[in-house]
Amino acid sequence: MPANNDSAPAPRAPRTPRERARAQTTADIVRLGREHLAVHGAAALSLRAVARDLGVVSSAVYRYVQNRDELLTLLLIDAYGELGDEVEAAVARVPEADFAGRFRALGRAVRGWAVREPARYALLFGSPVPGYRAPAERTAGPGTRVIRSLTAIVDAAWRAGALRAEPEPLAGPSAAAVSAQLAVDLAAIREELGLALPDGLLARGALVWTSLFGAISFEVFGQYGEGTFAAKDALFEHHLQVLAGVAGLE
Amino acid sequence: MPANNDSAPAPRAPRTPRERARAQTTADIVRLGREHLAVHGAAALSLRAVARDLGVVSSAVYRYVQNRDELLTLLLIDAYGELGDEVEAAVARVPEADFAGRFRALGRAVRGWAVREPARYALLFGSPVPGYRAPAERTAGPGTRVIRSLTAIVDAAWRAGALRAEPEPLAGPSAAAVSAQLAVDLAAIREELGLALPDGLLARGALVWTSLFGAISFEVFGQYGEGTFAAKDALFEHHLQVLAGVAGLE
DNA sequence: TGTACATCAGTGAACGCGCGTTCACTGATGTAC
DNA sequence: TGTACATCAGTGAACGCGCGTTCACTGATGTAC
Repeated sequence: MPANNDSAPAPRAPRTPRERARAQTTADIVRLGREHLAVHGAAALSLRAVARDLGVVSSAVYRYVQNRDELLTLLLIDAYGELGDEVEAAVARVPEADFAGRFRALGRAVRGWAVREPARYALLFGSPVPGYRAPAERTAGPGTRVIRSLTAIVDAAWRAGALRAEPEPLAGPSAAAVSAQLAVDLAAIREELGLALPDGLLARGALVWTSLFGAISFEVFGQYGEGTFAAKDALFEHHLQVLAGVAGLE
Repeated sequence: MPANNDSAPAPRAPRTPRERARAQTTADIVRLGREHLAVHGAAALSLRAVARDLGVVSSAVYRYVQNRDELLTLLLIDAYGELGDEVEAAVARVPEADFAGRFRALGRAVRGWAVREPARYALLFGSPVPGYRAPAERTAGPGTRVIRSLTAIVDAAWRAGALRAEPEPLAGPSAAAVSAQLAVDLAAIREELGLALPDGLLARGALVWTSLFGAISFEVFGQYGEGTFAAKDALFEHHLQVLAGVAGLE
């Protein structure tokens, strides 16, 4: 499990009353932005509205936030942080050697958060906000916690010899082969995350990752038809079960 | 393959010059809306901007479109229609009995369209537009063409006996079971789409469906890290291959 | 074929609204000596 | 402990912008007789 994102400078504990007030107000701005997000969506997020809710004149917010884009960045980091915390906590609650259990806990944690916080989920995993580009140097750390957590589980299972042998589960005439180009990307990822997983399983891990979010997005964004699936929990549990198999976990 | 959506009343071929002009202008409005969408996103779609591009005073658009929401609906239907056309055409180009080939053709067609039309893809499969609700009676038809196409392929494979026996490919101690509640939903779907697929395979079909869109959304919305995957085509082909296996196709 | 009337497309002004951002300012809080 | 100065939070006015929607209107196109 990766330690907390280390690229963002940790804000020192505030000393003076003025510093404490400033930290409080900044936190309030983020909180109000969050609420505004939930009601009106990211594209309509407005500094003026936040100022109004804060009970302050609109220009005052600029003491705390450079501009609208920076507020979006703060909200992004805030959301990634909360999601990461919940996911890591849920995973840690399952015994280390129960790899499939850990995977399912991860999936349920993501889904739980997404359903509770649809607007923030949409900010992270929905359509990009037009005209806004997240600064990679600030969001890359918090934004990769879930995938790090996921690959850590599968990698641990692999190292423990608890993973189905690579091409086995879906072998056949067209068993998915990893092309040479793809292998280059996978090698870089393996390097960066310090993994031992072979190509095929790593590629499958990527698929499981996107599939998990695909299933959650369909639910949160209402892409299943109107009343098509009433048993959303059961459907998701089924998906988790199958996805665990795709990842090679029992 | 479903015939063209039959819920929307087919507009008769325009007779008089006035009628032809009206059809032309309406088409222009949709086209301009599409372009506006691509640049500024759905939330910022504006009738005034469309009117400007059309070279007409803003109130004139109201002759053609009730309000902003109706323009969104037209764009939604337009996009679903084009996607549906391309997917169905791509599938039809592969021999009927090559089920896995048809599935891959479907996946490639969706991805191809999504990459070419990211804004319209986002309108259909991204975060919901705040404050807008699509009228089900107009969008349900065109909006289900891809999933109908997908299930038709898998169902045909099943009927032809070309599908791996149900729980086989990923059998094991925790082979994904379909709960009783989920079975109710699946029965309704089977009924509505006229399928023969058993529960397990139908549930897997739903997972494959959401997974396909999950992979595409990650790519189109830039959710993979900055330069994480350079070999996007190869990655997608790999995913398709694995997903075909998950669906039970060879 | 010609005339009288009805329909329709598009105009231009207006309503009331919200937005991001800048700027010179007041007054309170903190710091150095 | 007291004073002089620097820092900071918040004000209020302003700039220039865009939006959706309504309304009374003009003039062109179509239709009935």
